[in-house]
Amino acid sequence: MGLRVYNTLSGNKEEFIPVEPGKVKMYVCGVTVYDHCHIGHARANVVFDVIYRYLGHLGLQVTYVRNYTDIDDKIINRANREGVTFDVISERFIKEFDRDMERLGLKLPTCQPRATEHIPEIISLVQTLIDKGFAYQAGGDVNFCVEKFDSYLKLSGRSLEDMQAGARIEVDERKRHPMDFALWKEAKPGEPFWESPWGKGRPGWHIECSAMSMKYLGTTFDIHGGGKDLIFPHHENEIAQSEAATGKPFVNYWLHNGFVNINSEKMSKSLGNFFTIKEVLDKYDNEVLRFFLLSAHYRSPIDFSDQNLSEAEAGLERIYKALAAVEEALGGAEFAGAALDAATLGEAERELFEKATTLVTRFHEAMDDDFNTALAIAHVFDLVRCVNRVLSETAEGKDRIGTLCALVKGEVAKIAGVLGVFSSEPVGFLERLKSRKAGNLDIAVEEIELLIAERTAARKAKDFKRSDEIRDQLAARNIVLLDSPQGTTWSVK
RNA sequence: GGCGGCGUAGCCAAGUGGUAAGGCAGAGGUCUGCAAAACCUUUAUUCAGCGGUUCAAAUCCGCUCGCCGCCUCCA
Repeated sequence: MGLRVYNTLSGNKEEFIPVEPGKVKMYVCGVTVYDHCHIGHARANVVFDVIYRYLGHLGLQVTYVRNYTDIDDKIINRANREGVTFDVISERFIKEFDRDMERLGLKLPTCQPRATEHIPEIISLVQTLIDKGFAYQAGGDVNFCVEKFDSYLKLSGRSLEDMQAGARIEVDERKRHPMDFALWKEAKPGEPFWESPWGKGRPGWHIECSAMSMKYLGTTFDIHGGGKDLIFPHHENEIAQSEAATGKPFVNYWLHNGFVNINSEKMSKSLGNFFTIKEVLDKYDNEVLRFFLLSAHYRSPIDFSDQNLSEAEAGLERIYKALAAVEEALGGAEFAGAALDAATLGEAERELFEKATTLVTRFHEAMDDDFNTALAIAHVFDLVRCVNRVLSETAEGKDRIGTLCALVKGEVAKIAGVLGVFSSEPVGFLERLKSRKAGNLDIAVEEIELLIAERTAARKAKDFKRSDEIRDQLAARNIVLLDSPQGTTWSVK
C-alpha cells in the first residue's frame, strides 16, 4: 500500500499519484515578512518539512518551493511606523525567519522565491486574466471577477450566496461583485510601486503565489500546502486565478495543517495570545519544540502549554537516554554486520531484534497514512522500552548486545533523518538539556559539585545522615542525584 | 445565519467495521545504605449522551449536548 494523503479538495484520504512518476512538485505558502514568527508558523513549516523529507525518503525527487511575501500592506504599515522603506522591514524579517527555521532544523526548500522578484510574471498573469475576461480594471486596480469562474469556492465548499448571507461586506463601488478580489493594487502616494499597464501599483495578496508556483512547478503540480486558515480566501483565490488563466487544474493535492491553540483557542495576532518562536526557544530546546509539534497528527489542533511542552521534553529525554545507553553498550564499535542467530537470543533480546528490524516498516505504515508522525513516534517509544529492558537485564556488554545496539542505532537513524528529531549525539543532547535547565537554577554548578563530593565522602564513611541531608538540600533546589557504581551524577528536575 | 471540524483514562495522544497503541503523571515490585534512573506489574469492560444499521461499531447512520474553526488579515 502506497502513500495516502488527506486532500482538502475532496475531503478524503486519497492515494498519492504524482503528475510525473518519480517526481513531486510541492509549494507551501511561506510567511508575510512583517513581524517575528510565532509557533503557528513553526508548526506549519515543521510539518511540511517532514512531508518534504518523507517524500524524498521514499525515493521521489521533490521540488519544494516556499515563498516569501515581501510586499504587502502590513509591511508597508510597519515601514511607515518605523520611518524606513518597506524593504528594510522585509529584509529584516526574512533573516529572522531563516534563523528561526534553521533553529527548528528545517531543510532548505529547493527554491525560496520572493514576490518582488517576480513582478513581470505577476503582471503577465494579470494581463492574461484580463484578456480572457476573468479580470477587469477599476481605476488603477485590477480585480478578479469571481462570478466568471464557475468552480469558485470548490476548495472551501461554500457558495457565493452563503458567503453573503452572514458576511458584512464593505461596499467597494469599483467592484462588480462584493467578493471580487484584487490582483493588482494601485499605489497611493508615498507607497512603493512598480510600473504596470494599469499604472503604478503592486501585486494583490494572492497573485504572487499563482505566478511563482506555476513558474517553478508548472501549470499543474502535485502538492500545495499551508495552514488551515489559508483555505479561504487565499488558496481559493489562487485556484481561481491559476485555473482561469491556464484552463488546467492548478493543484492535485491540497494539504492543510491544523492550528496551534492556547487554552483550546486559536492563537493569533488579533487575539494577542501568541508566542514567538524565539520566546519559546528561550525556554525549551529547539528539538523539544520540534518533537512536540510532531507528537500530534498534523491536521489536529495542538494545544500549546507549559505542561505539554514539559511532557514533550520528558518524553524526548527518555528517548535520548536510551540512545545514550545504546551508544555506550556499543562501546564505539560500528555495526559489523554480524549475523544474529535469533535462536540464541533471549526473550527480551528477541523482542528487541524484532522491534528494531520492523521499525522502518512500521514507520512507513504510519507515514504512508497521511503522515501520522504521532504513531511513528509511538513506535520509537516501543523500541526504547525494549532497549532499556535488554540493557537492564544484561550485566555486561556481550557481543550480541553490541550487535543489537548497532542495529538499533542504524534503524533509528533512518527515521530520525525524516522526522528531524533523534539525530543529535545523545550524550550531547542530554548535556544540552541539563545545562539549559541548570541555567535556571539558583545555585552554581561548582557548588553542586562540592556538595556531591562532600556527600560521596560521607557515604564512604557510612554517614548516611549527612549524605541524605545533602541530597535533600539539593532536591529542594530541583537537583536530583543519581548514584551508580561509576559515581554520582546529577540532573535537574 | 451558512459551511466545516472535534469530543478516547488524571493529562497529552494514536486508532475510521473485528473487540482500546504510545507518552506523561500515579500505585505496587526489582535494584539501592536509603533514594533516583531503568526494568517488571498495574491504571478506560470502555471511546460525550441517546437511538439505529450489522454476526460484530470508538469506528457507519440519525438525533441531542458541549467545544472549536472558517465566512475579515492570519500558519
